[in-house]
Amino acid sequence: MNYKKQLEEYFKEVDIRCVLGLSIDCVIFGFYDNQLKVLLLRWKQTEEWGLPGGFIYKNESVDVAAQRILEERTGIKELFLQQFHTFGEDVRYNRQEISQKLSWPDTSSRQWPDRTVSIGYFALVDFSKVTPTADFLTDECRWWDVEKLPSLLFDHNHIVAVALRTLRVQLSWQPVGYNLLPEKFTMPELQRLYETILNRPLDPRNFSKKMRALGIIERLEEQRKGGAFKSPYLFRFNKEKYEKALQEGNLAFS
Amino acid sequence: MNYKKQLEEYFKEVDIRCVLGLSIDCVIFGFYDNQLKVLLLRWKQTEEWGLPGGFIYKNESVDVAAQRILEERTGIKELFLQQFHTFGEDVRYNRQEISQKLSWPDTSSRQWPDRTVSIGYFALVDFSKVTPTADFLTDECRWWDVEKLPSLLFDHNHIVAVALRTLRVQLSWQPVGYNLLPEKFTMPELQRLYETILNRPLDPRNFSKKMRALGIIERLEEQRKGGAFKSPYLFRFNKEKYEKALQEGNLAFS
DNA sequence: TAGTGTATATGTAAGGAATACATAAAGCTT
DNA sequence: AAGCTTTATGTATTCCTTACATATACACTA
Repeated sequence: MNYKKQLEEYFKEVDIRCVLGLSIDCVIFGFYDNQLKVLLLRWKQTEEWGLPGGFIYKNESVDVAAQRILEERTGIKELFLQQFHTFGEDVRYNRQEISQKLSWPDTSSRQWPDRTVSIGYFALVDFSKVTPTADFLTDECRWWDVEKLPSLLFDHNHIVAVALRTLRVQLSWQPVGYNLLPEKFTMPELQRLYETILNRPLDPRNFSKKMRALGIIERLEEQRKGGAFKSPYLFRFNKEKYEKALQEGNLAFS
Repeated sequence: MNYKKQLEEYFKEVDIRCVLGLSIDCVIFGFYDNQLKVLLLRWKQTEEWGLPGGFIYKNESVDVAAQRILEERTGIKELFLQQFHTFGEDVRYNRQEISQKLSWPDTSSRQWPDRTVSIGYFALVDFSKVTPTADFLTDECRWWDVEKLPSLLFDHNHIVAVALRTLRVQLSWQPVGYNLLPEKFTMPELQRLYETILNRPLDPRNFSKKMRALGIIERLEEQRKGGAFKSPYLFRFNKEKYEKALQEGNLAFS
């Protein structure tokens, strides 16, 4: 089986070039159709889905490795990427089960230790800018509704849950949500995003007031046409003002 | 040199029993004399100070390892302990310099990789309950004022800085500060603690109002006598109410 | 072109929280 | 008894949060 050979090669390479016993897992959030999405990969010749992840080169910073892995496995570059938790439970998942599901080659000869500690990163990306592309380990790469994830490989369901919790907390602290929208967006779009992440409805009048009061978005003259209704104004996120407000610490949203 | 032998033994043991390339560093905060303190260890036969740290057994959860290390190296048990960041820069510190400073034996024969990734935990402890005790690697264990730390080994100054930043943010989210005080405390003591952590003065009338409004402390009839002034009332933290308020999410402090 | 359906844009009043600010009281010392 | 020190406490103002309803613009259809 060709793929199995490839896997063997890959593991051999990893054992030589990478830090042993450590991995990185990335939870990539996107927003589309009023749904918060997560990018998942389907492993070759299986129906098994998991998070994009990978390993750290011996002389590579972990942050840089996270960026690289993301790019290698999904083609996504330059985004909001943040470490959120390190998963170090002694038994994170059933190793045998995983080995079986993914038809991994016999790993008894590997130097890899019994237990892998994984550093979790989450990314926020503009859905429209991503072309999900599978890599050499996987057959398929696509967005999944975060509320309707399948049962994932490893402890990836747990990792997604922790990432989501972190995202919710962060959203109240600083408007990280902007990273999930295209450059220009309407107020209702922004509101849907917040509603989706926080998982509760918000009042449009109050929401608009609060968002504009933060002083980090600007309304453009432009409007978005196309719907059978009043055209909404477009807004743009102002990064300079954001940085300034961030330093002054007045960006809380409740 | 006896100590050097001991070190060699220790490293050998670590290589066998522990996860390679990973370590844990603990930033232990205490509060005394209106100062935020950090517990540091002085390495044997040196004037070099560093954070208590250690390694993870191969089949041990990282959280459990952090607790164990804390207890082994400082005698502290049962406390507020939380993972806050994983430090994975490719060059965290000058290894040669450290080796020299600590007179470490030649490590070229070790299996240990070139780079160590460290998982940072911070702990909040009741100052009065801790008896700093040095362990077999160190000559001295004592509290240092967080504002007046010496230059520490490894990247420990950086780790403390990140821990402190995390503590400040957390304090606005949930009243973690209580872990730093003895069971019974006065309102002014609590205020000093907050002032110290947040590094700014607070108004006593507003502070008292806000704290009592959170509904998670109760005033006792008891008062603390002893000063040449009006006796302050004692308060007690109510853990049940705290848990309840935590779930309902109304514990923000700004 | 008039009518219909749909999502958008917007203001005001009320309640609650945060801030600013100053003085009287209690305990110990001398 | 006077003096020093630290604690305890209330009110007015401002700001933020919440609750709540209607007119408007656009597209589509008849």
